[in-house]
Amino acid sequence: MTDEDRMTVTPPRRKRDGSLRKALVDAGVALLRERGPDKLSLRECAAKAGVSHAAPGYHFKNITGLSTAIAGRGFALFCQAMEQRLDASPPAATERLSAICQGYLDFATGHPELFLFIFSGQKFNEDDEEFAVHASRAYAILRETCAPLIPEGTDPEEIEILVWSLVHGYAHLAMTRKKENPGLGRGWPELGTLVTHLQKALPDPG
Amino acid sequence: MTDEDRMTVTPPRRKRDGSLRKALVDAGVALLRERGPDKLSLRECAAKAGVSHAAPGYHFKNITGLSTAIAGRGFALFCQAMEQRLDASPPAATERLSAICQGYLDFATGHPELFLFIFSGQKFNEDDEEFAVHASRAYAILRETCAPLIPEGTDPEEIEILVWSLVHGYAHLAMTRKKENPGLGRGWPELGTLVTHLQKALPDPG
DNA sequence: AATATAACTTGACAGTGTCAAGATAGAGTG
DNA sequence: CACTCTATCTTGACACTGTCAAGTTATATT
Repeated sequence: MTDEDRMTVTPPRRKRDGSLRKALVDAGVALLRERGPDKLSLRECAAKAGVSHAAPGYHFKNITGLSTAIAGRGFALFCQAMEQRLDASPPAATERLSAICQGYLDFATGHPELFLFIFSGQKFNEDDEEFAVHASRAYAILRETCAPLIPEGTDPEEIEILVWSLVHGYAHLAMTRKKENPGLGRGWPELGTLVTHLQKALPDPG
Repeated sequence: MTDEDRMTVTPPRRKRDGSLRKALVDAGVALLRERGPDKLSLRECAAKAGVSHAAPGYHFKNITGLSTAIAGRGFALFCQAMEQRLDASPPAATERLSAICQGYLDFATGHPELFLFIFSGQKFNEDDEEFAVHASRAYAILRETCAPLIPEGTDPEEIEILVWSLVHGYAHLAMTRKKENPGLGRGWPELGTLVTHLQKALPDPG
């Protein structure tokens, strides 16, 4: 075997430092971005990460395992987008409400495939720790931001779901139906306008 | 039950009457219902309809073609659900608004996979006539129902998207995230409660 | 230096969408 | 009635997919 053969037969090897798992999630996120939210493939992720087609099977039981890890990453970025807006927000409760709504939309427009992926309705391993931590943290951010705005005697969940439904619906429709309705995109309102309407129904009790 | 599989096959042997196209859409809807919104398969639809694996290729250029036809059926059922509630509604504008919201939710809960399928963000042939007719009719129903509630000097689209976002977000979150948050499902509010909040921001101008 | 184990690779299998080419039924034509 | 013609389907192939079993190798431990 010549040196040249050795080069082609034995390409530079990945270090066995446990970094493949992260590399596969990176590859998955990139793949979703390039090909769309329904085009995830174990074998393409493996190729992107420079390993054999069955390598992902060692780190993830099946494609649901990889999907869950990718979705976990998605929820982490999701939280990050909301927190970034919160950090830049004035302290008033209504301002902070606007901030997380804008952060929600930032994530949806900044990572459209990831957004559609995590809200696709496909099954994830909801008890996966990484996933559960970030997914519940997203809801906790919503909950804490809404807390000062809950009217006396009202179930907090009522307001939380009201807010969440409005911003989620806006973002999700913008991603799935907005550009398809030709006569629609023109007058499509800003999210801030809708949040203002919402705040009319939510007088700041503080 | 082998007869259940045969329900989509009208007579034991298919006549060349052009009924296969419809039978394939029926099979696709049933398949989504059985296996989930991301489990559509041309070959399984063919098998369910009792034809060879490549038969769908004659009626639909590719799987996007079949998906579009199925989504068209979905939007038709969607309109039907809203119209059914409208027909049973008192004539007051706010009542009619509640009615289409309930119809929206009826469709989502009655056909969860179809609902997730048409709002999955996957590409359809938006210029397909069947599809376009029903999809735009759905928006027309929303628009007409909102019309009497548009405040003086407000862009109608602002209210339309406000309403649509709220009800869509509520239905979509209920389908994708509600049952996953264990501490959440307990206090999950009724849609009517949220619509009531919305109406506080939308005084009937009539 | 020997071994044990974690982290992969290789190979196989059944499933998928899509295309090309062949078959056939049933309508239309003489 | 026989003949042809065409829409409709079937058969077969190909490259791709996820998953599993079995083999290989690199590194840590002894």
